Amino acid sequence: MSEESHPKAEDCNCLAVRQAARHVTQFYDQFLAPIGLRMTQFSVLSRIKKRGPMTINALAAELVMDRTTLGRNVLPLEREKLIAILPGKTDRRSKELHLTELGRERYEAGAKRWAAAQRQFDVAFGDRRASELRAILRAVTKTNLSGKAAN
Amino acid sequence: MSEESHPKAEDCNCLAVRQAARHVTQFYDQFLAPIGLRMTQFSVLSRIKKRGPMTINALAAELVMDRTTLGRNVLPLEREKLIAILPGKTDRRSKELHLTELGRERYEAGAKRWAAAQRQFDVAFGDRRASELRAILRAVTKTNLSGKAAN
DNA sequence: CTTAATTAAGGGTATATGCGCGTATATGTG
DNA sequence: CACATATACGCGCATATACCCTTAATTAAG
Repeated sequence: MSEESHPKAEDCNCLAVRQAARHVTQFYDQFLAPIGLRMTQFSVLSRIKKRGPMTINALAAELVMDRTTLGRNVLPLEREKLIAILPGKTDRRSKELHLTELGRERYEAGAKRWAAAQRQFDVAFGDRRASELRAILRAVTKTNLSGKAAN
Repeated sequence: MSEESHPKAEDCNCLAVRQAARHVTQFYDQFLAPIGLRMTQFSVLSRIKKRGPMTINALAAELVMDRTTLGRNVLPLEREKLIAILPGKTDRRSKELHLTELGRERYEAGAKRWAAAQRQFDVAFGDRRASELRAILRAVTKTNLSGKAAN
């Protein structure tokens, strides 16, 4: 018997989640493409819509995204006037991301498309399994992998 | 009662899998960083190592990656002499990706790091749940979401 | 109040991602 | 064989991702 079973490449957690992410993102992006939004962009608009104006740092944390990544992802949205980036009221270092009226409209249009994609996914994958999927993915995202204590 | 429950943004399958992918990728990439490999690159080397020389198209399909994406991802690996890109023997349009000796060595080094990351993930998330996670993610990746018949 | 430590964000660099369009080669058909 | 079709791949474009280092502003220490 082997004293220790070598971990196998085909069991890579990271590869599995990345492949799934690519597969699912392409699907959702097809639905959003006609209105000129990507999934990432829709996520940003959706979050701001729901939670109100937020700073880069705060939004990045909620989206589980690097701060600098969000800073760049936000630029196309600002260019298209979907969001406004205003200086923070109390802290002049920070920037508040505001949803513009145009952004709200675009979000609403996107929400319809998103809902269609979501329905189709749930049908294809099964409602129950889709629900399981989201639960286990949320658990993954919440897991402190580094082992260090989270302050 | 509402005649139909609106799908909720926080239940987005796509966002969930993307966030998890970012979270997990950062973790694995930290392990691979010291030897100068990213997860994507390690996946490419690993696949070629396991399956032997492959064309861009074939490898892209296996990695659930767009053909053009892989075409670009392969360039840094070629630049560092980890893989060799040779013209296809029978079909001159295709290119065969070969693992070089240097690439094999780098892969072996990466495999050690990857195994450490994988172990730590499995411990933090739980072996059983990690196994479930991979199973459901594989199911997602395999699911034909478009509804069209797959030729 | 002055200085040190902390925090918010930008810029540089590099890779990752995929669509649309174009080119070269291969294959099927008459 | 000539021609239409299919396939393998590259390039341009735009966004996505995250590292490092830096700057500006806030907050804590003295």
